[in-house]
Amino acid sequence: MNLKLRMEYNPQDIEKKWQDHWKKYNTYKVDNNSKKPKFYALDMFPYPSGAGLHVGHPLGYIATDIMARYKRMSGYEVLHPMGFDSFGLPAEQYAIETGQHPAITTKQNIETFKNQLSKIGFDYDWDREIQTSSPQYYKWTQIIFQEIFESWYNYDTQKAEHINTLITHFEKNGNANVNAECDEDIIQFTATDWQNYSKHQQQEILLKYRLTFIADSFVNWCPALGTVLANDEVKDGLSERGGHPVERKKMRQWMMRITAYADRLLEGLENLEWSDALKEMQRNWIGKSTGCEIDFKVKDKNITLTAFTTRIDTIFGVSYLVLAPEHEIIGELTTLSQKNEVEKYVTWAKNRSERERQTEVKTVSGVFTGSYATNPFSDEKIPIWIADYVLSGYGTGVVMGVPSSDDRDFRFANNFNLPIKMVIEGTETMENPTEKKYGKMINSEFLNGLETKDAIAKAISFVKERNIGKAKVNFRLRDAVFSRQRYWGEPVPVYFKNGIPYLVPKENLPLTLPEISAYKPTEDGEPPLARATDWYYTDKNTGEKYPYEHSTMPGWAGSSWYFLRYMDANNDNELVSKNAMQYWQQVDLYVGGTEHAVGHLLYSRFWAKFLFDRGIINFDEPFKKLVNQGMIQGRSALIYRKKGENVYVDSELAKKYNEDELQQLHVDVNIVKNDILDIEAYKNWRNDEDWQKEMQNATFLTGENDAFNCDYLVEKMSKRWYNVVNPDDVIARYSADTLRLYEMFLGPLEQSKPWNTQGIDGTQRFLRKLWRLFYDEKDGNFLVKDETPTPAELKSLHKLLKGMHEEIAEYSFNTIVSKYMIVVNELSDLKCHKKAILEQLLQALAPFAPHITEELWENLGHKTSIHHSIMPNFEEKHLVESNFEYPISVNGKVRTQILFDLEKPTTEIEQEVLGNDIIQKWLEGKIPKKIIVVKGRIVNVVI
RNA sequence: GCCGAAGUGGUGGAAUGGUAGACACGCAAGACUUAAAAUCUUGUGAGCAGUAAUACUCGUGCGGGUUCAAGUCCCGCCUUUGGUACCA
Repeated sequence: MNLKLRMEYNPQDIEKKWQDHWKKYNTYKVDNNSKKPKFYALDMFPYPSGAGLHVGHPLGYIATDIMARYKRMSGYEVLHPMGFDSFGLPAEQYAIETGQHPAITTKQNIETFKNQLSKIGFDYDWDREIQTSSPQYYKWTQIIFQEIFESWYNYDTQKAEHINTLITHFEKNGNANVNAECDEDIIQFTATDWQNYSKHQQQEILLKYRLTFIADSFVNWCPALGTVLANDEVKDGLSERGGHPVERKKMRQWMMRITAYADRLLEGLENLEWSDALKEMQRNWIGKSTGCEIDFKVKDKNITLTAFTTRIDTIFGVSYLVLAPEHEIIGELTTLSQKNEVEKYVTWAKNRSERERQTEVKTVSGVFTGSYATNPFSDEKIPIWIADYVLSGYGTGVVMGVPSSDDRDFRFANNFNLPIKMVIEGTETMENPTEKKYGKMINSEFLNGLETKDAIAKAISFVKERNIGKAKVNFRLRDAVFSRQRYWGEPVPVYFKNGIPYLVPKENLPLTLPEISAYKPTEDGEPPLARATDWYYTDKNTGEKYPYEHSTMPGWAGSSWYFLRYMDANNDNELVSKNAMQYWQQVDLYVGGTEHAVGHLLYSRFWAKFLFDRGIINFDEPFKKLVNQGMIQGRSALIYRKKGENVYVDSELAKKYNEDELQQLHVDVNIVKNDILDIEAYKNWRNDEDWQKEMQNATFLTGENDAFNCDYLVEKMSKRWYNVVNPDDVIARYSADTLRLYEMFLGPLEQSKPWNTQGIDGTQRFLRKLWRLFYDEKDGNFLVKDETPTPAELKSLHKLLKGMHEEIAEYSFNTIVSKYMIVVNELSDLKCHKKAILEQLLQALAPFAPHITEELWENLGHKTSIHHSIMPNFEEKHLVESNFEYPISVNGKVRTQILFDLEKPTTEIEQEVLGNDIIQKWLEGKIPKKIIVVKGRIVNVVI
């Protein structure tokens, strides 16, 4: 029996054995006091959804696991942790529907996830697990919030400082000369003013400077659901759930002044090893634009409208002004005759989502206010319009319309018959002048003849001279809304006294979520936490009770700093100890999807910079190197059934039917193999009686070879399409090592691809073939011998080692897997069972297939884990080639091959090539124009 | 709409500007077997000619361009896909 076990590759036993062993002996324990160089590999932690882990999740985890193991074998102390982003909407939604506390659902889901993860053979040190929804963790999220509350951004020092430095400044000098990121509506005050203000007034003022503050901002309010919705929960102005109307409503929200960091977030990108694509996305998101603010006086009214433009050079081409529908001044601008129309338009436009307003460029909409403004350059009278393509959140909410050089302005002017004035030379005759946006100025008085750049400079100095505006840098980036009208998030550790927020004392933290009767908002639209009874902050001295903040923190709060907590996950005194932080520093490798490109990755950078400013950490970028893994999509299986009949039709046969004769149905991908349906499994797909009865008389019209073929469709992996593949099933059927190899073999890590179990047999076969290099499967004999390897065997091994080291540095895991396959194929052909070769092969493979290699390593007689052995390097001497078979091409088309010594001089190669029969034939007696010889590559004869 | 990415055989994919299709799946034929599984061997982009070895033509989403040479570089499109600020 024992013999039989050893005879063939038996992954189920081996994998269980080693997973238990590693756990028992703490093989992957991480040491914060190590003397080794460190390597920190991190995955974007998962949201533990109720659906459990699907095969898409582990893709990135396997990649980091491979890197972690590779680095450990290369002499590094490796931190490779895992945890859960466990606050979130799905658990809350489930709680609303069922009344079950989201903590319960979350706990269950985390258990499922951990159970699934543990079977894949990751080297996590589970002692460092974190959960963002646990009070031990969110205590520190709350403390970071408090630090942000206690800070202001000083542009003079270019960093966040404690609010006390600002108070000192106010006490000495008032707020003159304070160069801070703050609210717009600041009034000037002196030191004496400050001292005379009441405590309340002082707090009010400070709130305008704090890095987190309270402001009104627009949200998608759904009165019927009594809740705020995300943009993607809104479809065509209606809620996705229930289809109720949604309106844009201003709500008091906590905000964070991320815009203070806009420049640093932009500059910081330079030194990061992130893909250019990702950096570009962040740059565009931050959207720095250098331009000019310019004042337009409204005719016959004491109103000035300030517009922001990056193209002040086109000022003479302005034919109208446009305001965002949210602009507060609209009421004053609207003339009596336009009042009805304006109000109608504003109500309509305000309730459109930003997405809609920007997407529908073809349908131009807007309304005339009845008022006019004066162009400060030309004194021309121009109409003032309102249009929803102007967003209130960007710039000043006022745009100067230049139809001749802006596409949206052009469409707008055309639609409303507004004049179009050409200001760039060459556009006069063009049907669409916006196709030429830069060039020499015309029709622009003193700007005439200047190139765009110079015209901008001259116009700006004119603006300054006349005091009608100023040069201005604008960012597309907006301050981040930090409130959520939800239950399942971190409570904001703040209470209110006379409408002013005060911090809950540190010793009272964590401020935990109170129990409430139902998890939805109150009838009058207050967040769920307003339902909590007797949830107040009690002043220790006076015994007075003050209400807590009722909104909770957003999903990004907990995930913006979690990488720090892993360094010192169980520290009750600090969010991370100095020692741990100084050892681990930045994350060396961060792997996750592009869907986080601008959300999570920008917020984490923001918080890291803040924590750096305040001296809590000593680096200001969290993730040094980042790799984006592609999405794993589902590959749904489709079958056809005749409409109204209990007859199923093979996909090939289905082509002969009319489309409306057949019904297309999704079928569970787990009962389909290589696009062929397992009919028996289908009959037992569902347990209920109706199904069983129906299946008794079901007919299956099969195709070739009596097989029932299915069609397929690539779409999101989701329960409802029956295309979810669970890693547990794959492991049970094949093995964890097979799954790991296959996920890597599927294609480049960065690329999105559909999951298709077709092909997984190949990686399983590879592992069995590897096993057969060690064991004779027929008689169970151990084949490994202590013999001296031949040059061919050494070459095969070192080709692999070279490729593996090179490609792992490029994260090209898929090509490494093929290199393993090639070496095992070659060694099998060579009948190589030599210890010196196989031992190193195992080490090279260990990061990818940790179980089988550990087992065979032990069988080779090793007493310590292969994962703590030293990774072998390659030696060039085994790889040297003396000659090369050159492809010989004529005019770029390969016609023959000739073997040449690599040292052979070019002239001799040329002669021999020209003498070759096949080349002679192609020359047809002509003399070649030239011959190109690229050493070790190719020869090209040009006729 | 805007920003980002991708498009190569029946399938997943490989290819420092230098022999397109490595490696693997699938399929076909054969070997072993009473049989099946497993394993092994051979073939497999399309077209065309040939009994055959082989030769030639076409071929990396579409249309242009640069180059001795383009899947790769440049210009213009098309399709799919991620993000678009309260999904995570």
